[in-house]
Amino acid sequence: MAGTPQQADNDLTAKARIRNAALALYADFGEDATAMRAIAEAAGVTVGLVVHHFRTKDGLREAIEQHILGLFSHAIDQAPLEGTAAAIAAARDEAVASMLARNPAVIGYLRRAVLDPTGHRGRILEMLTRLAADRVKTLRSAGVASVAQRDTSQTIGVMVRQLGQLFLQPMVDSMWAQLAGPDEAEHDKPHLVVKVHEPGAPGS
Amino acid sequence: MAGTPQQADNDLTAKARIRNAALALYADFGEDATAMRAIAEAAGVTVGLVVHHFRTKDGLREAIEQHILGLFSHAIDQAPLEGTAAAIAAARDEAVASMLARNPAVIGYLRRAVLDPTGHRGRILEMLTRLAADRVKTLRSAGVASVAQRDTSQTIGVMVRQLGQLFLQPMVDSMWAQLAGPDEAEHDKPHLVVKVHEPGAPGS
DNA sequence: GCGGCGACTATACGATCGTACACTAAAGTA
DNA sequence: TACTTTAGTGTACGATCGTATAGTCGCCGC
Repeated sequence: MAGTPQQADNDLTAKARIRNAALALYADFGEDATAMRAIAEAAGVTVGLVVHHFRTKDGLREAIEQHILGLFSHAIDQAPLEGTAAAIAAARDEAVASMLARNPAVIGYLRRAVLDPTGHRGRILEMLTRLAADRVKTLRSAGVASVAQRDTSQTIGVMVRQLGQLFLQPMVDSMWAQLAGPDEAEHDKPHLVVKVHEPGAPGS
Repeated sequence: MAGTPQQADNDLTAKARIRNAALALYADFGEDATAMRAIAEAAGVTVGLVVHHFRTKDGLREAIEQHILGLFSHAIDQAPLEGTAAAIAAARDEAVASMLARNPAVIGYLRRAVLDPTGHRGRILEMLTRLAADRVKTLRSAGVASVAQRDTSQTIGVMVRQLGQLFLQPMVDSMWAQLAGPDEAEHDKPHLVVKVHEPGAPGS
């Protein structure tokens, strides 16, 4: 009765429902274009309850970003710490990718947060960068991470690899939808490659 | 007297000044967060004149996107049609890159427009894709473009190569600013690589 | 059993938004 | 000269926004 796997989050607390509804709306339409009344309606509550739980709209965003940070942190920490350095890194990448696939709204939210360089509001990228840098440092001092490049480059590489392609994918998708004829299928779509390399390195 | 190269656009018509001011503000803060009164103030006019020239806020965005399309079209068409297919493609890439460097607000505007998949409003990406596809087709039928890949992939490749890196760069920049110590300089910053390749091709 | 407290609703306020409109000044045109 | 058009100003209206606040209901500890 409680908990068919595909049901909505009817069994969550109202506070969590509000947070999730806001995250989904922010991902789809952006924070500016989302009214608190729309969030309340999507969560099945009234505006008053939103401000009761989160005080202000800024407080709501803060809660959302803490929630996202927790999702990343939890996903990383549950990946097994076994095998070679490359295997550990791959397991973490996959754990994060799986979490993002289960929470597509997080991708949309982060895309908007990251592409907005006027970031006096929202420090989610800063927090995620700190998280990634911390885990890289820990792995390195435990001797289970490659030290072929600087740790700063390694951190940026992890972030770009995990997020960069997801951010650019909608651009490729809409271009493909516009250009591809009916005879060309989804699996013919070109693949995006996003990565970083050290300055002065060979290659274009 | 009229036209020291670095001066602001004081000699432009009020309509052009409004359009440029709106483009700059949209690039920095987004359309939703930019009030028409702020645009008018930045252009040195009143709100009434903005609506007089552009009717509505939608009309203003339409004028901006037409302007951007003209910038791209003009930049491509002034690149010389000489040398090998690769040389022509390189000349066009450079002409577009130069135009974007002279108009940084265009990059910011396009970043927001393109990474925002809820695109019932704004068809600038669609228009730019059509422009790119048209030029690819023309070059191919003139026999001065590579035919090693499908034209759709080639078109997407051009767009991603010219825009993808510019869109993701702010993410790398802010991470670098957070991670790099005072001893690490700008030229040590890792390089972004964004490209596409055909599905099923070798490589990771 | 009762007082307090958290969850929650309903309503109202002030600010700001996009837009409409009436008006003036200057310039073109017959 | 007289008429029309165009650039530009100033103000006001209705809608919507975030937020504040008073009040209701139910639960829990003593």
